[in-house]
Amino acid sequence: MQNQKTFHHGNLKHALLQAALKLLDEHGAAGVTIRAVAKETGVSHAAPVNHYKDRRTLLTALACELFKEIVSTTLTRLEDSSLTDKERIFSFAVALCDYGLAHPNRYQLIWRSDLVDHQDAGLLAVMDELYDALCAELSELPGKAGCDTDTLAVSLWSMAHGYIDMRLTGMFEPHNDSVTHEPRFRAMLELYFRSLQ
Amino acid sequence: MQNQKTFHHGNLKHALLQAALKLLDEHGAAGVTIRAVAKETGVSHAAPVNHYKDRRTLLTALACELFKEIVSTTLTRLEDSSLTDKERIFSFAVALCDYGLAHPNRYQLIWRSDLVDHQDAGLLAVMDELYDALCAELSELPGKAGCDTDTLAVSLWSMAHGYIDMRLTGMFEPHNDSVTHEPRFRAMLELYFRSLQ
DNA sequence: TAGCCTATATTGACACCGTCAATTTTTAGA
DNA sequence: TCTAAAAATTGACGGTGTCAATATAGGCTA
Repeated sequence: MQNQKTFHHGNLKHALLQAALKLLDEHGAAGVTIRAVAKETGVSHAAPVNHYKDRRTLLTALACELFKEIVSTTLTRLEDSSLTDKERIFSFAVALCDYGLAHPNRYQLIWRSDLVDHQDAGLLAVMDELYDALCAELSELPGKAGCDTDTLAVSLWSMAHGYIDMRLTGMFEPHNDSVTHEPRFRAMLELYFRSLQ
Repeated sequence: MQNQKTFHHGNLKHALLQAALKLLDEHGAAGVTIRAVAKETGVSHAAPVNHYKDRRTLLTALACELFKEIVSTTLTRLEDSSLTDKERIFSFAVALCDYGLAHPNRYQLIWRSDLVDHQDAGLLAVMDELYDALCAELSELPGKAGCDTDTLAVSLWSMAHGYIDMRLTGMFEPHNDSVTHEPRFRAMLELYFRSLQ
């Protein structure tokens, strides 16, 4: 059991992630520079290299933590046993949408393949966890429109991700903060579910 | 009528865009720097400022040209009068998917809101042109599942964009080059169309 | 307790980057 | 031909990631 304040700084590795998250929220992915993270943490500009060998590694670790948040809140919603089959399926898309609109910078970082290593084992494991959970829900549905489960899962996730991503660019509709009530997204989900009957 | 080789360089503005496109294809958006574009064009590092006031303006102009390509190829496909209603709708999604998988760097640049100004009038006009064409096709369908046209259009576009975007990260499936035949994407489109009946 | 070894942190350097100011060169038009 | 504007160059500034060299602190063994 190692103390909180061993070594020079303590556990700098975790402190760096915290600082990176703060900078991400405040200034977007472009603001999460090695040097800014180091300054925010109160350490010299080359200190982070001991814990994350380069910026890509740091941002990958951060993206992994962020996706864990998404998985966690999604699975928590599914613990409600009073949900209908339809609502259980919708939970995946709605949780993703809520998170994306509430934390645009976090959501966008996750999908920045130039900044994040999407072959990272840790990140793949977390993503698979959510994907597998979605497939498990879908496979229990009575009618599946003659589609395999993967097609249904990828369809739903694609629609949700595409909507969030394009909405964050401000392309389709002006970005407002009424995240809780999203009539268009609901209509899209209803349309999706309709095809399964 | 102004000559091709007026002024110092000729029409540097167009040459810069060409160089930017080459660098984009070869090295991704991160490789399209003002200085690299200038060097590729054979001018000094500060020459581009006379035609594009900063990097964002240059990349926005480039993104606009790229989206024009997408609109052009999509509308060309629609000129085939032998297409069924379903195939006409699919053309929008398939053209987008083909383009995205054939030119990952180009497609990804278009949606990089940190690099491209999505409020740019020129870019908005081109995007609206494609969106309006899609809505025109959708509004002629007999059954619309009780949805307004916008919901149908945003659903289809979201699904297509989300699929392309996530596929380019290599998240769902290994990225291969068999762009022409995409069975999963076809199945997703069939699922979408099924919900309209 | 003394000393060594490794993990950790600092400093400084390098080549890039975007952008600006000052300057020079070219061109258009009176 | 002359002048003013447009275009291009040069040089500088603060910022970036990353590396090498150096300094320091901690755990561990003797």
